[in-house]
Amino acid sequence: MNLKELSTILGLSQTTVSRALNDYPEVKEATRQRVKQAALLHNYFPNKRAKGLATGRAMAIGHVIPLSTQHEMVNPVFADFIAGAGEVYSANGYDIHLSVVSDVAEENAYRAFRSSHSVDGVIVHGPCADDPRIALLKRLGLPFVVHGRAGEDETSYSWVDVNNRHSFLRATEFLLDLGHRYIALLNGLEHMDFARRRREGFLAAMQGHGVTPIPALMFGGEMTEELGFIHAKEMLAGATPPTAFLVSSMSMAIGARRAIADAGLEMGRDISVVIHDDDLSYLKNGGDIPIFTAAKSSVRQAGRLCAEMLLELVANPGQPPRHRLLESQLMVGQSTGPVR
Amino acid sequence: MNLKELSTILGLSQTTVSRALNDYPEVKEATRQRVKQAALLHNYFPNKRAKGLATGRAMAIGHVIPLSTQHEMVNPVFADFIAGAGEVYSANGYDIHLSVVSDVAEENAYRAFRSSHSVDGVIVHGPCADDPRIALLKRLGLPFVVHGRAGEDETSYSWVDVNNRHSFLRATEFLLDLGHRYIALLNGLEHMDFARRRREGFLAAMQGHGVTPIPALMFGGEMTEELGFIHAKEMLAGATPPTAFLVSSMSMAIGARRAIADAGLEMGRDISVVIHDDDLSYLKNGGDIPIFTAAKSSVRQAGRLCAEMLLELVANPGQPPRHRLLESQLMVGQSTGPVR
DNA sequence: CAGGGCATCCAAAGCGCTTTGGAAACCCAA
DNA sequence: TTGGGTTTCCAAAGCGCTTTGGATGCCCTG
Repeated sequence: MNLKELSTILGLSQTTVSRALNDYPEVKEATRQRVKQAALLHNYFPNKRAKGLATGRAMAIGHVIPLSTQHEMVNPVFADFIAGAGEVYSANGYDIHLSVVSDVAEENAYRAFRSSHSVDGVIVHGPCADDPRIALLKRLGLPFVVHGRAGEDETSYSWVDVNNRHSFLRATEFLLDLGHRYIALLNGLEHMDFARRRREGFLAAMQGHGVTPIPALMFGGEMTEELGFIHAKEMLAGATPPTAFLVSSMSMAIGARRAIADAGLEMGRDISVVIHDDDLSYLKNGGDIPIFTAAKSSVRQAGRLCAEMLLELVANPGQPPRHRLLESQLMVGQSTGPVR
Repeated sequence: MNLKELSTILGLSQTTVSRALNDYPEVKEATRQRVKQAALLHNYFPNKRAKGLATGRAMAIGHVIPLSTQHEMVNPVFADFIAGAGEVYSANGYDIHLSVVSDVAEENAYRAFRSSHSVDGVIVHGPCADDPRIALLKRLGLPFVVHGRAGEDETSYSWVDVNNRHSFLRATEFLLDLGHRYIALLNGLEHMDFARRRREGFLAAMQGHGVTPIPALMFGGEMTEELGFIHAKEMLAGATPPTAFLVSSMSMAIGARRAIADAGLEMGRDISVVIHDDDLSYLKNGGDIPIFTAAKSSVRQAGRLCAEMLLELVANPGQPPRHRLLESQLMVGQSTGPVR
């Protein structure tokens, strides 16, 4: 069933049927009703490709998932982010175009998006310190929103980000106030922007309280359960065992918890743990009293905000870049206590 | 830059340029080279929408993510599955079309895929016992592959699935052989096909060994850390505490492990745990000696297989349905031991 | 009753590509 | 030189939609 067929069935021209369906004012209300009912009856859906060709709009947003060739890691945050963004997209009639590409080919993926006209805008995931993708997208003139930031030049593009620096500064101060001095940092890969900022926040708080951080108690790497376990274990067995951990993700903290239990210690009593919690739907941080004391910021909500921002940018091109800085919420749970 | 412009630059007709780029034989090799170089130089990419319109092929595969309105859960398995499938798609020039829809609207999403001609085929995620989507897709005539199965009628459609029944049968027998009789089952939602089969396997093994399963030691629900914790805790405190747990997912098992630790018990010594392990990249089950004894089956690999199967189906329509039953691999880890 | 204004509808062009049905150029044997 | 077969290229139609630039009929005013 296509427009032509539908219009002959109705005894109207394609023009009128098209206009009726797209809510143009120059068609009589009665006709519009008749058309819409017929469309429903014959379950007619406009051919998106044809529509896109004619209007020049793809009604789709591109997401590129880089599959690193080195570490075989898929970002666990991705599913929740997409779920949030997807809500907004589908409410506005957009859908998602996913490109899974090896990180080497990522640049080309954006180029292809651009010139094949298959998306109206893109979301940039997981920006590094000075991410080359941003310059590329600016050059291509493709609307985009970054989930996170990339280095210092923050005003020239649109982004939605958590205030990672402040979040970790505050979390560290919370631990310092409890009397902890040997605080370990289990961070993400520190060439990623978010991890760098978190480290900065951590260091700023330590220095602010006149505490010198110990290099052996700082780790940056993939945020997996296993690495959390390995490095927490190593630190606990080291020369200067920490009395508290500051951990960049839930999975990593679960690994740390395992190491703590293995060492015969009790979390919350013998040793404190504060985490960053992305509020993933399958790894909820407990009920009323959180398991982990956490700086919480919903990644799903971030997805929603990114999507909304991008759709606005697509609708009104030539606007100045927008920014949205989210503050995390410190939730005190069972995993922290005064130093013993 | 479009075909027309490129062809005038080259002094050739659109036809010839198009044929040169698409490797048709009726164009001289020298011309082809010249054309391809020019395309590269002016970085020309064909407009996908126009191409799709003309060829009738979308070069895209649809994935529908149902967002349940009740439980706000996003399937954590999804990211890894997509990563696997994505590898195959991008190697074949396909990309992914994601629709995030509320579960109520899911049926409509497939209809729209079909009649809007935006995808060449779809993958069905998370099938229930007698999933209505399958009948719908058959009726629509849209090529599809199911990740999992849906009830007993297994021959009439294509699928890739783990042998969940056998996997859990074997895992249960492993525990029975260690002397366990009070074995608890922490399962997924049992209206889902995979969970039903796992339960069947569990029960079959128990009955095969003349052990009557205890209803209070069987739970089916969302596979979150929290629910794993809550129900493991409840079971451990109950009238007939289990000596072993059989758990349907890593996250859930992590919750169970927490409950076990809270009860002052040691996993692997006082109490055994066997899990199903999807081999997610951010929740690896330890290194050489796995943390959990596990029936392991890579969901990423399943994604690859689904994608390959679907692309074949798309390329040769009218073929009989294909099936691929994967056997999980039992890996003995640190979480199991003889009953005490 | 003429003529302007409005509401309603339509024919046809155009989006950028593929593909059909030739046409032109060339080569070679008769 | 001619005729048939190849090779190489092209003009134009068509994919299903939107949108421009009217056309038609109707109502109202003078």
